[in-house]
Parts: sequence; C-alpha cells; structure tokens
Amino acid sequence: MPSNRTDYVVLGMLSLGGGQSGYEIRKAIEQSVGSFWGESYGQIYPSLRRLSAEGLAERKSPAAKPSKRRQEYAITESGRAFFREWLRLPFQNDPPRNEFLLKLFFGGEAGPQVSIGHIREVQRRNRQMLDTLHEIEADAGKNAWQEPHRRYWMLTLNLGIVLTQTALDWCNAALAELEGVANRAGDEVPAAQTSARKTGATERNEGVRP
Amino acid sequence: MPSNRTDYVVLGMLSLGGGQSGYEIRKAIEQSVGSFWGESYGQIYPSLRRLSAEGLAERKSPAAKPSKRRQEYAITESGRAFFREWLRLPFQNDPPRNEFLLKLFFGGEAGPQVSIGHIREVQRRNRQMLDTLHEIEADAGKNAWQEPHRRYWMLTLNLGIVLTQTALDWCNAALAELEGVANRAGDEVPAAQTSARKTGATERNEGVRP
DNA sequence: TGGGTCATGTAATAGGTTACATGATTGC
DNA sequence: GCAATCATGTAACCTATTACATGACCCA
Repeated sequence: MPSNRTDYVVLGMLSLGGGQSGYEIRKAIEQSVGSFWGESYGQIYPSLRRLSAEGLAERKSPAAKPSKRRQEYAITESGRAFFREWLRLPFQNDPPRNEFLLKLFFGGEAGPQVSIGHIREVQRRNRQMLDTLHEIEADAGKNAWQEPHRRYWMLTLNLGIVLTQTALDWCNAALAELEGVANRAGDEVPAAQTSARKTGATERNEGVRP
Repeated sequence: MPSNRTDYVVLGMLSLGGGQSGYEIRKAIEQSVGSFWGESYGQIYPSLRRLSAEGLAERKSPAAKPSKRRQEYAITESGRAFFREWLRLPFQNDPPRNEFLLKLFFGGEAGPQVSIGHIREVQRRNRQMLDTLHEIEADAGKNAWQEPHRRYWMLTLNLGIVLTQTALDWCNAALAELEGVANRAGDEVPAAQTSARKTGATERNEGVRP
C-alpha cells in the first residue's frame, strides 16, 4: 500500500489555482507549505505524468511531443474527489529527524561552547523565520485566495508563529544556562582530534561557533 | 560525501553507557531521543558492523561466528574523537514532513469537520506526549546519568515540553474557530465519492472523525 | 549574442522501512 | 514444554535527493 504523498501535494496545489506547471507547483509548495513539506522536481514531474495517466489531472495545452516548453496542468473532477478522500483519512506521523536536537542531546560530550554555537544558529534561523511569517501574515489581505482556503492557511501560519516564538524563548533560556556553565568552568572538553575515519563533512561551513 | 547519521547516533549511544547491544541501542534511542530521532534495526546492525570494521567501536565479548546471542559493543577512543568532531560541525536541516499540517492547509477542500477531527487527534497525541515528558522530568532524579549529560538531556526535554504545550494551546484556539465555522454553516462540502484510483489507504483506522 | 531564469526531464544513488527468517533466554 | 520477549541479521522495496542534460524565452 504505497502512500505516494507527492501525488497528493501536487493534486492539492492544482486544486487551489488555475493551471500550473511543474515548475510553478514547486515554487508554490516552497512558498506556502515549505516550512512543513518539501518536494523536488525529481518527484513532481513523474507525479504529474502519473496523475495525467490516471485521469486525476490533465494537460491544459496538450502540447504534443516531448517539449521543454511550459506545460500547464489542471485537476480533474475525479482528481478532486480523490484528493478529498485522502484529506479525510488519518494523517500519518512522519519519522522525526532533528539533527540539532540530536547534537544538543549529546552536548555533554563536546562542551558547552559547541552547543551554544548550535543554539545561536537555531536562534538566528528562527528569528528569520518569524520575520517571514509575520510578513506573510501582514500581506494576507493582498492575497487573492478565495475564502474557504484562507482560514486554513492562517491556521497553519499561526501555529508556525507560536511555535517559532516558543522556540526563540527557549533559546534565550538555554543560552543563559549554558553560558553560565561555560563561565564557571573554562571549556573543559578538549578539541576533537583527527580520527580514524575521514569526516566527509567539511560541507557547508556556516559559522556555527561564535 | 555520505552523511550516514545512523553511525553517529549509534556512536553517541555507545558514548553514554557501558557496553550495549544493537537491541539495547534501539531501545535507548526510542526512549531518549525518540521524539526527534528514530532508527530501525535495518540501520543499526549494519552500522555496528561498519563501526567495528573501522575501529570506532568494538565487540566486547568477541563471540566468534554468526550468533544470535547478545553482542555487546563499546565505543573506542578514536570512535569518541570521531563523534566529538561531528558534534562540532554545523547541524543539517532535515526536510520537513508534517502530514497533519499539510492536510490542515488544504482543509478548505474538505470542510471543517475533517480538520476538526485531525486537530482533535493531534490534541490527543500531544496531551499524551506532555504527560510522558512530565513523567520523565519528574523521574530525572532517579536517573543514573553522570552530570555533564543530564543538563543537555534536560534542555531537549524542556524544549519538548514548551513546544508541546504551545501546540496544545493552539489546538484549543483552532478548534474553537473551526467549530464556529461548522456551526454557522452545516458541513458544506459533500462527502468524497469513490474515485478513479483506489486509495491504498484504509491503513490504520484511528478514529479521526468525532 | 549572451546571460539569467524559466522549464522539463532522467539516471544514479543514498537512505531508510518493512517484512521475513531465525534462534536464545527466561519464567511459568 | 510453551509463550513471551530478547536478540540478530538480511533482502526487497520505496522514496527522495542530487546531479546531470537539455532547451526555450526574454531582455539588454
């Protein structure tokens, strides 16, 4: 019993607006549900094909053969019914994965400075997130969305705001505590030494430490 | 550049205690970081082999050949160094996936009763989560953990508590609002009809609707 | 005519869950 | 002797991201 939830998000996005292309759908996902759901092109394009094949969506301008030109899709009646059916089903809990919390949990192994750095980064991102959310909220009037949808959108937005705010408060408290620890004892734990296996993780060198 | 974060959680769990088996590691993950990180046996056992092969962990009782008997592992010195190194690196943001919020976002398509049902389920789970977290917090004294670690554990626990509480508050507000909507207009949107494609999703029939 | 961005698509691959197969240990 | 649960491991399968390949459109 495959879930294939990409199909549902795509269908959902099609259910909101007029014709949209795969490209636009991706943009729309990013800008609306982006903070709690993501999809990549590698999922979206195949999904649109599947949905078309099953009559749940259809190409608007039936632009013949393989083309690199914009392809508009729209949801069909049966697509809409199918989507509604899914909405009523119990939602599934996705396996949680929060690497920040994981690292914080093991913070005792690395000394307070490391965790302080991570928390500051979380703080930075949450502040930014909060700004964005408030902006969106303020612009809500301009939004062309018809009313059944606006309400639900505001509900998700609102949850985002209060959770982000709560996280920010926690950051302050956590930083205060750890800075206390760091002051009472100079950074006790020695710096990491080069280890047996190469860490393939020079990756992004965002400034994590102060 | 593979991340293979399973290796790090496993290493982390080994770094906390004396020798542990794969089975115990899984239990420990569930019971400590379970609300923000999960691992399955299919990941843990191969990970233990890899770590052993690279000298980052070692079998304590070197129980010869393929055995179904308990195999204890411990972290090595280089394993610990490797783990610390990773702790200092910037954490990565995992792609968000919250099907509840996704369904709520599209709630306008299904009518208020559907979303009310989903929110009630979230409320139920969060209440239970909050109880659990408070229990853990209360039992913290009994916990045999040495001090560097306890503090970090309490920080993650605390974030869990305040976020859960915030979510619960939001549930109440959201329910109040949607119940208002539902009363002002009988359930407008028609029930879903059977659609073109079979929904492979009779799955778990947790009572989502009131 | 060249750069940016709009746009579509596929292949390789990583990452992870589930189901299955199997056996040991413990307590009744 | 049987059930529960402790315990290890593998194979099949999916899902999703990433990187790559390709080309259209716009505008300066």
